[in-house]
Amino acid sequence: MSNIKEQIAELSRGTDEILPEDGLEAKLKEGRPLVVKAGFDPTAPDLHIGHTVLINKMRQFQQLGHEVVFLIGDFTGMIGDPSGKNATRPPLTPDEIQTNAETYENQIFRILDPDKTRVEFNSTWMGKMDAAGLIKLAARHTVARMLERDDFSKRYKGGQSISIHEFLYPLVQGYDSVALKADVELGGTDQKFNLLVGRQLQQDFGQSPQIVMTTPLLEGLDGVQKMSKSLGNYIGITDAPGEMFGKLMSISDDLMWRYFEVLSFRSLDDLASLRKAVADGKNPRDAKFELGVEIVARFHDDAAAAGARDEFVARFQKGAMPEEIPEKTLESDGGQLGIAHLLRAAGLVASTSEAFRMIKQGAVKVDGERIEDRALHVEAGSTHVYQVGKRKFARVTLS
RNA sequence: GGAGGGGUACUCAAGCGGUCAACGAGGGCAGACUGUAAAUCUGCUGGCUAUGCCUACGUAGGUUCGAAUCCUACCCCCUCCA
Repeated sequence: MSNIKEQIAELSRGTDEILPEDGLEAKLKEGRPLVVKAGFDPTAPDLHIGHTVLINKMRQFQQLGHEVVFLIGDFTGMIGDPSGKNATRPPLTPDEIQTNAETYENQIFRILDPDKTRVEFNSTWMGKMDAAGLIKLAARHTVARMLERDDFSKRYKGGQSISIHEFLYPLVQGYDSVALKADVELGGTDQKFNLLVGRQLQQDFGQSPQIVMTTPLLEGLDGVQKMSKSLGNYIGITDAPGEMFGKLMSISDDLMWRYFEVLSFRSLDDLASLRKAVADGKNPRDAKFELGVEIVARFHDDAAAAGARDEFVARFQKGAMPEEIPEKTLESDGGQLGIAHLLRAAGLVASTSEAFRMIKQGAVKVDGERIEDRALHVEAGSTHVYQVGKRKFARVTLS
């Protein structure tokens, strides 16, 4: 095993904050397997690679021989994390929670070693706590300290409502650390307050307070806004190989290095030399290929990764058509069909108006030939490959 | 309870009787250039049975030859006072 300083360098990589800063070193020096906890909301088991930054961090601890706890917050899920919006969520049924937990496992075990991962539910201990216990727990924290939290204080000053139960969320999450005797808790930067409450509660319960490590929210494909499904700038970890590879190739060079830092399993030294090679004239595109292959291989396999890369090269560097073009058969209208209707029926454009616009802009090709005639009619019985823009294709047979 | 301000397309935000399918910005899409990158330049960004027609400016009515623009009622949001 590498020495402590090297371990800290790798563990710090891509993190936002480690609190207290020297605490991690002290824990590592104890030389025992540390309990490393990270909590997940049971309502949203659809992960994108932004979420995996945290899971990768768990993996690092795991590889260093520590005990990783994947905590599913089924009890806290009833409250709904106030670090965000408004709504009260409907409580999940045990069945739903079970299903979501399994979905999580399917996804995280592409990164974590299932044999070395402890999966826990916080209802295990919270479900047993009675009202008196909850009041005792609540007595350990003050309103003033709760209001230190940025979003609470903003809402309070802004005259917006804060329900009492929202104060319980950080307390319950913190109590999880007590129940697990956590040495380290990982979370997104938005979780910082909650994680720090855990430290304080552990102290109150006579435990050594956990080290808090926060990971930044990963920038999405646009490189600006955080990756999220609703913004559409994400790579889902269940995305198809070709799609995943293509999305990775579309990011900017700056973002590529960022992704290398937090998504790649390659060592810091290795990345430093790659960076140097690019500075010395290596095509950044080739570096990006390496990133793409590594990530696709992680969520699929080596063959899929190589296939995605080859397909990409064939399609975009050599201008070939993709191998897999969706096939469609459409009904003609009296022996023929107008091009705009055909494109819409094939799902390549949203409306005939859009089709006309695309034709005007030179974005439409039939069998690789750009078309300019918006009144073009296609005869029944023919089969052609239609393309709109660079990425949308369909092979359409007109009946 | 009282006083005032506001609700416009994906978002922000102009317009305040006709030339408004609605300025501008952002976002998005397309074209050029490329490494399906970034940056940059250009164009587009309601629908349709398509050189015309139909729907749209909180909701419902009204005035007018004509309304996003004026009037009435209603709904929702915000600010100040109690």
